[in-house]
Amino acid sequence: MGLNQRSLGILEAIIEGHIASGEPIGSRTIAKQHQEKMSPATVRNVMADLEEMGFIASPHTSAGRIPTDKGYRFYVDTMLHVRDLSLKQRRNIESHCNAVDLHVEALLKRVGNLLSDMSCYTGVVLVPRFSASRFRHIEFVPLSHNRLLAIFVSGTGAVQNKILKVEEGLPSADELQHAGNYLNQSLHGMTIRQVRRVIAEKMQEERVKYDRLMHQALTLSSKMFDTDMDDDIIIEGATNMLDYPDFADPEAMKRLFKAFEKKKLLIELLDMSQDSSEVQIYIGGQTRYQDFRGCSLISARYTNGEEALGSIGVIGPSRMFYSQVIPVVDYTARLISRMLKRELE
Amino acid sequence: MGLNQRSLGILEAIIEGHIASGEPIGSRTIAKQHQEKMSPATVRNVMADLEEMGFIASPHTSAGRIPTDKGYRFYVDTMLHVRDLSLKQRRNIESHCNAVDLHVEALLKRVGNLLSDMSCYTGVVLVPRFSASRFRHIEFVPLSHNRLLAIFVSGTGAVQNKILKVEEGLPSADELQHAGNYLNQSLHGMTIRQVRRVIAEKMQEERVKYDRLMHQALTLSSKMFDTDMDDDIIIEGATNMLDYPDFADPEAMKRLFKAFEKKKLLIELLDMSQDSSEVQIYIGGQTRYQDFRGCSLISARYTNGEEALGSIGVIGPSRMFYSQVIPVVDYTARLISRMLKRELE
DNA sequence: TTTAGCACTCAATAAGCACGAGTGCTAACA
DNA sequence: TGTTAGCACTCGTGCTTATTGAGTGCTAAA
Repeated sequence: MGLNQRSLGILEAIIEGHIASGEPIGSRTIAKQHQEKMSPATVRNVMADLEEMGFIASPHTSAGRIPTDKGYRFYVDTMLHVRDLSLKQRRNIESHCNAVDLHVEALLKRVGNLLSDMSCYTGVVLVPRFSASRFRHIEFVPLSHNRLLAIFVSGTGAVQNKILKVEEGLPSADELQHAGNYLNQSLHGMTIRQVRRVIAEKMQEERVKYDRLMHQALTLSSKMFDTDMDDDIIIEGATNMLDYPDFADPEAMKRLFKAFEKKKLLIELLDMSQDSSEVQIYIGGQTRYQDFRGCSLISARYTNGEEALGSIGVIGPSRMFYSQVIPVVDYTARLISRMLKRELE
Repeated sequence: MGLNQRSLGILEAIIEGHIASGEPIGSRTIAKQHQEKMSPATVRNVMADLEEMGFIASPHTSAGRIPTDKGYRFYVDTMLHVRDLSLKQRRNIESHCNAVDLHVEALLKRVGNLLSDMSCYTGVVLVPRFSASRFRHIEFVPLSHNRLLAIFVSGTGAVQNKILKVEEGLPSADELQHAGNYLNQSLHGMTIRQVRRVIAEKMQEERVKYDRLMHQALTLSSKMFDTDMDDDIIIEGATNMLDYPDFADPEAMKRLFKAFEKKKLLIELLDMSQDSSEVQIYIGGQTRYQDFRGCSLISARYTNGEEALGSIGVIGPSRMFYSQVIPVVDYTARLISRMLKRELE
């Protein structure tokens, strides 16, 4: 029992019908669409096969069929034809991203908004990982008698800061200046991972132990970089989800929003999607992502031209307009990758 | 028809009963509570009066009474006895706030979390306004051929950064260093409002026009400070609201979450509550806050010892445990005020 | 292999009914 | 004059019972 042309057509009709209406699709509806080439009974036979193969299911005996996760998966993998973006859509994306006086974080937040607005679903963005970012600049600002503020600027222009406690008396402004200069020169361009290693190595060197300035600089910077900042994501337009009947059930809604609030699962998913240069689609609550059952994520990574920095995506109900959302995510990811490349020389 | 002791008692019983159960309260329930001192009929008479005065209402003829916004207002203003915090609760608050190696933003985020966890409602925090913050430190980091990153550290240790475009060729690293030093010395301790004025004045001075360094420094800093950063709030534990039957209705829920997402109204409310040194309570969707109907906000400002910096609060359903939440908000606001005072010398 | 026909299922809707919680009103009572 | 008992009335809730109709599976004929 293979999938011939006709059963494919019927499967497609069921899925697209259900995406458009949100209702189960019956055999009559499909037969009508097919211009009297088939009777409802024929369609029913095919449907029975499709159900047996696990692509569709019926919520109850006397209802039509709805796609299963497997059905969506198959649809997305093999029969989806992605539309091109209209000129207007491309312009829209570009104009939103092209505010050049934004730092990366602000840009990404705007991208989240853009994705949410254009898709009418929820936009998500994984910001660049701290540990993968590159050292550009560090600066120490005294705060009080035993605390100072370390400000770190990454290669992407993202600013991270952390308060450091110093036990042995605060260095003078001048010493801090020098410590900063020293670090800025010797660590420039390294990833944080490398920075950590270099610092550890240098601290072992004999001469450092007797050079007060270097010792101070290294101690401070090791404090700055010793822990990873939490990975963070931006979630925009979560309330868009409330407009879809799929989440009319308060329980489903609650589950979804709690999952948004937890962030962890979403970070994992977005993190995974950095591995491929293609748009990735995660459907339903497969395996450990039960909290997202009923939802799909369309995501794509963004880069600085070479390495993956993070990823962006859209979360919507599983019956989402894949063909329209995919190109938006794709185009946006490529656009900001290009922008970041240019921006970071 | 005044409010004698008895009608006060009944009003209180209705409100507290409804807060505890979420259900309308009938005359029988109240009569029983009062140990046979009153018959249901008597209670009904009093209730009729209270209804006429607008303190309570009945959802429909054959249901009990529920408090109106006016009823809650009256309850909160005149008959609420706030409980003291237990030692354990105080310890809990302190231990959450006393992570000394946090900068103010991280502290405030944690406070939002704390408020949400302790109250089981939603915690909100208005972060210190940019324009009211004090100048502590500025720093310029070159990004590309025509853009540099300005990093500003406020008196509270909050870090703001902004990308500046420079048309006439990027200053050298040395020049940027000097410009920073000059600004750090001459602007230290001023509020941003003052800074703006001083910059404008200095730019007029004759000698500045010919001193390239000063001119550069002033131009850059004026770009940095020309626009206000958006006021921002932190909202934590919004999904806690989903656990209350008050928001079981999807429409009510949707309204509330959209209001959270908009932020604007909430910022306004929290901003207002900075004016008083007391805990403020806003009930229901009075006047223009229709989106928050059914909710109340308990808020208190925090200071650095002298000036108000922002405010913190808890949003819950109008039938919220005021007597338990008020002291939490109050104590937390005072605690972080003390901490910030100490921290900022 | 396709299709027409038919019996069957089941969600959704509406209608009817009993129940009970709660009310307002009146009249009796202290 | 304030309080209470009694009673009729209202209305939401929950239950049962039809009714409807969309959709199915199966069978037999084309």
